[in-house]
Amino acid sequence: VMILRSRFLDARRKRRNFSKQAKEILDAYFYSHLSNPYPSEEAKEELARKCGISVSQVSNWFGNKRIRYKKNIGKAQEEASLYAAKNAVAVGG
Amino acid sequence: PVIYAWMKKVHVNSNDGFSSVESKRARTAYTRHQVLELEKEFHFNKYLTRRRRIEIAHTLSLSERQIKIWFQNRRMKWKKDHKIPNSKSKLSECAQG
DNA sequence: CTGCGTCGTAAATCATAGTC
DNA sequence: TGACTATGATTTACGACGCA
Repeated sequence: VMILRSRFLDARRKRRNFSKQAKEILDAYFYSHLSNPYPSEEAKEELARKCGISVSQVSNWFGNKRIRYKKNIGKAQEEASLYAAKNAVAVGG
Repeated sequence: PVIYAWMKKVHVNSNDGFSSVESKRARTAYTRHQVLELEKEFHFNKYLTRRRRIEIAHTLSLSERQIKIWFQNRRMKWKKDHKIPNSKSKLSECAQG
């Protein structure tokens, strides 16, 4: 109890999910670069601008996405990639 | 259903040494006390001398390597926390499209 | 060659948001 | 409302590469 620690200091308490549009942009990039989903610093800056989030948040998103994708190979991820890749072409193309 | 190289596991907790993965690296969560002491030291100075590092390692029952890496990570965090989020590109918002 | 520095990341975990 | 899941952020731990 006493050790309510500095938890209330953590910024993550105020976390908000990204907008649906931002997620679409990030997913589009991820699935269209599935062979190597590691955006350069420049690409991250552009994604950050388009999504209205910070470069750090873009890095966090890709880090989480890669790890969670790996943990889901053989499940819905592959299906999602096919679906999202088509959207990627339609949206970003 | 293609599996690219980046999708392969790099590290794993298992002791099983049959696969080509490294099979080491468990992320130990430092205790509240350890982190508190490390933070205090960091506040005092951002870089450690060899001597100080040894002292802290003994005091907190962590290896010198762990102390060294903790400070490296802490400095990176400090940088991140102290940079201005939107230093550039402010007026260019309307130039999108 | 040693050894610590930064940078980018993996993987686990935290803390909360969203869903049923 | 209370699990349970999704998701963004943070925390350990390295490898790669730079510099003295």
